Amino acid sequence: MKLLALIDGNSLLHRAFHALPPMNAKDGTPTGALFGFLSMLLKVVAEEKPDGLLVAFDEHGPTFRHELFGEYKAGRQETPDELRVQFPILRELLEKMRIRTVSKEGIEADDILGIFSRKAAAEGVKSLLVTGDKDALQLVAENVTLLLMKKGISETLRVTPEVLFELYGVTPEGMIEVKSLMGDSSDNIPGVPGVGEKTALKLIREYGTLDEVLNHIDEIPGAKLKERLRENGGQARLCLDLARIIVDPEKIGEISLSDCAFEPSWLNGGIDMLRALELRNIISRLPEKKQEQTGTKAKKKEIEAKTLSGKEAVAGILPALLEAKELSFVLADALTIATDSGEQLSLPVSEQLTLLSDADSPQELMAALGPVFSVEKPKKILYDAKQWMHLLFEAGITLRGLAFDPMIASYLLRPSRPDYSLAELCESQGKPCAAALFAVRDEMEGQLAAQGMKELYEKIELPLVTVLFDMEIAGFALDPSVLKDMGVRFASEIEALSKEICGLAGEEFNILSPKQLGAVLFEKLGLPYSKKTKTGYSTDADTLEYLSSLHPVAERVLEYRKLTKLKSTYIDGLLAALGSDGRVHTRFNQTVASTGRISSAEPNLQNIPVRTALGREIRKAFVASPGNLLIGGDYSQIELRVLAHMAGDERMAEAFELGQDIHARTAATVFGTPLEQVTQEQRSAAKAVNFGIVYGISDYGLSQNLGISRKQAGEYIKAYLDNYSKVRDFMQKTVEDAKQTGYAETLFGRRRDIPELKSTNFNTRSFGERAAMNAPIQGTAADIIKLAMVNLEKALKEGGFAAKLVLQIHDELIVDCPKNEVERVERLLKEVMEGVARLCVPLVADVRSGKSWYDTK
DNA sequence: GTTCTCACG
DNA sequence: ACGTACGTGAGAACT
Repeated sequence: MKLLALIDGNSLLHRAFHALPPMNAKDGTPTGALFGFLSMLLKVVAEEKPDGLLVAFDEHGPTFRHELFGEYKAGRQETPDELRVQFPILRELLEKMRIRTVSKEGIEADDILGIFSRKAAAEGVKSLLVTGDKDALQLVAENVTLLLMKKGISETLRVTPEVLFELYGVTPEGMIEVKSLMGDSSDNIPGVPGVGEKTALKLIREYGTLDEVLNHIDEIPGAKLKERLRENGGQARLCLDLARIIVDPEKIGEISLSDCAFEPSWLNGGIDMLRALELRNIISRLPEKKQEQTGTKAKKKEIEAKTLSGKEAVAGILPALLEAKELSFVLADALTIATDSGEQLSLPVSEQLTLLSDADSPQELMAALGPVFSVEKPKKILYDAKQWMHLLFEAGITLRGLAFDPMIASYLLRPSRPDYSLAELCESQGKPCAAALFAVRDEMEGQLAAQGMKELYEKIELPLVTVLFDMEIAGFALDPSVLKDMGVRFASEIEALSKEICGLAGEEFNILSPKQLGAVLFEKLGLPYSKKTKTGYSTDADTLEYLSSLHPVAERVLEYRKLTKLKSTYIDGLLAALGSDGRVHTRFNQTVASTGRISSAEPNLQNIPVRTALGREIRKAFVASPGNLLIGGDYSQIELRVLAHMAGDERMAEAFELGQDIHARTAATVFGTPLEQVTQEQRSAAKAVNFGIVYGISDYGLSQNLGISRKQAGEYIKAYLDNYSKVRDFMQKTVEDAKQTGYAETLFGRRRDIPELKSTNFNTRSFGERAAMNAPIQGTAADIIKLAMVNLEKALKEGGFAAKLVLQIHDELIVDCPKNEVERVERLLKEVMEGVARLCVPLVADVRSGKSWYDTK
C-alpha cells in the first residue's frame, strides 16, 4: 500500500449537510449530505488515487463521564433528523462499495484517524486525513497529510507540518497545548477563561508547551492574564489529555492496513443504491461508468447541485434580492440576509485573520452584493449603518436606500443605555437576527412616533449617519513636520524639567505616578495635602496650584504634566494616528452621549488643545488640503441662547438681541454695577455662574470652581436667579417634569431618561436633578448643530461645491474648502448654521477661514 | 481592566 | 448607585 486515505465520516457528512441546500429523493429521503459526502469521496479518489481507504465514524452510544468535567459530550448539539437518517444509508452504501468503515463506542472518529495514520506511518505507508475538524491538525506528521475542508466542502487546504508551522508558528504537538489553553466547548474542555485562539497560539509559539508557559507566568505581559493562568493553569494541564487525540491501537482491535485496501472500481457496487437515492450525478462520476448518461437532465442537475461558494451563491440569489421591497442584513459569524416576505439566507464569512476558517471575506461578499446595496429600490435595514458604509466603501460601493438603523433608533429611545447590542434588540422578537429586524423596526418606529421623536429620527439622526460617514472618510489633513518640530522642543524641555524636579525632591522618581509623586510631596517634603483619592493622596492640578505657593516643585510638576500630556496625547498620538494619505480619520460615535452629542475617537479630534497658548500650537498642524483653506464656524453662546429661548427669559433674551457680552451683562446685573464698570474678576465670576446654570447649578460646585465659600456661591446664584427669574422657573419645572415622567426633553423632542431621579440616595438624586437641568440645554444645542450639519452637506451638494465638512466640535464646524469656493462657502456656512432654528434670540455663528485650524480662531 | 489626570465643549 | 458642577476620550500607571 502506498497511500491510505482516512476519512472522518461524521465531520464530512455534517459539513456536507450544512453547506448544501436540502435535497430529497422522490420518496422524501433526504440526500443532500450523502451527495456532498460522495462528491468529496469521488474527488479524493480521483485526485489522490489512494490504494487504501477507511471511513471512520463516531459511535453515538451513551456519553461517558469524565471525573473532572462531567459529561464529556455535554456541549454537543442534537443532530437534526434530516441528517441523522443519512448516516445508516451512507454506511450501507459504503459497505456495498466495499469501503472499510470503523467505529467503536467511546472513541471519536478523530481517534481512529490518529490510530490508523500512526499505524500506516509505522509501516512506511503515507496517509491522507480528510476532515473538516481542526482538531486533526495535531495529527499531521512527516508522512501524514491533512486535507482540511474549508467553505463547507467546496475548498480544501492541504496541511503538512511545514504548512502548519507557516500558518500558526507551532508544531502539530503544539496544537494540543494550544487547545488545552484555549479550551473547546464542543469537547467540554474548559481551558483558561479569557484565553482564546490568539493568546493561546502566542503563548505556545513563545514557550512551546503549556508547562513552560506556566513556568514563566512572571514574564507574560498582562496582570489579568497572569492571574488567569495562575488560577486555571492547573486545570488546563489536566485538559492536556482531553485535548490529545488518543492514538492507542489497543482501542481498535484487530484491523490491519490490508483490511483497508481499496480499488476505485469497487465504487460501482453502490450503483443500484445510488439510483434508488436518485443521485444520478454521483453515478455519472463513478470511475468506470458503464451506466448510460441520463441525457441533458443529468447535466442540468449537476449545475443545480454544484457546491456554491458565498460569492457564487450571491450571484444566484441577486435577482431575487433585487425584487424584494426591503432587505435586512446582519453580519456576524455569517452574513444573514432576510427579505420582507420572510425568506432568510445565511452565507458563511471568514474573519480575515483567522486562518482556517470557511468562506469569503466580508469585502468579497460586499462586492458581490454591490448591485443590491448601491440602489434605492430594495430598502435596507442595517444595524450600525455607518459601519456597513465603511465595509461597502472597502469594496468600492456607495450605500443607497437606507431605510432604518436600529442602533440609532435604539439610542434615541434609551440614550442612557451603555450599549445597544444587536442580539439584545432581536432577542425581544424571538426570531433569528436578520428576520427579526423587520419586527424590531416596526416596533421602534411605533415607539419613536408615540414619543414624538419621529421627525428627530428621520430629519436629523438618520441623515446624519451619512454625513458622519463622509466626514470619517474625508479625514483631516495633518502637517507632521509641525508636530515633529514641537516634539523635539518638548522632549528637551521635559528632560530638563524632570531633572529639576528630581533635584528639588532629592531623588529620582516617576513624576507621572500619582503614588510616587504623592509620596514625594506629602511624605518626603512634608507638604500639606488637601484631598485624598480612593487610593492615596490627590495630586491633581487644583492641589498642585495650591501647593505652588509653598514649594517651587509644585509649579514644575504642573508644567511637566502639561508638556508630557501635550507630547504623548497630541504630538505622538496624532502622529501615530496619521494615515498613509496624510490625514487623520476619526470615528464619530452617534450613540454614546446621553445628551445627544456626538463623540470622536481614535483619535479624539474634539479635544485638541486651545485654552493655553502652548497647546493651541498643536492646531497649526491641522491644515487644509493642498489648494484649500479651512473654514471654521462656531456658534456664539449657543447653550445660553438655547436657555434664554427655552426659559422664555426676556432679560436674558434682551442681552442677546442687543448683541451684548453676555458674561459682562450678567455681571452687571448680578453685582449691580453699570456695564462699563464691570471688572475682569466680576466678569469671570459671572461667566462661571453662567456655566454653572447650564450644568445644573449647585452652590458647592460653583464654590469649588471659583474658589469661594459655599455661602458666597449661594448668594451669587440667588442674585442670578432673582434677575433671570424665568430661568429659575424653567429649571424648577424641568426637574419637576423629569421626576414625573422619568425623562428630560429637548426643543426637538429628544429625550434623556434619568433613572437617578428616583434614587433614595441624596447624592445620586442630586446628580439626577443636575442632569435634568443640563439635558435640555446641552441636548438642544446638539440637535441644532446636527441639523446644521445635515443641511450644510445638502447645500454643499446642491451648490456643486467641492468643499467638505471634516470636523464637528459640539458648537463648531470645520470645512475643508477649495480656495475659489471660500467666499461662497463662508456665506453658506453662516447662513446654514444661523438659519437652522428660529429661536426668540438670534443664533449667531462666527465664521473665519485660514490655512490651518489655528488660523480659524 | 480600573484609576488618575487632563484635553475639549 | 457617585461626598457634587454637565458631556466626552486618551495616556500612563497600577492592579
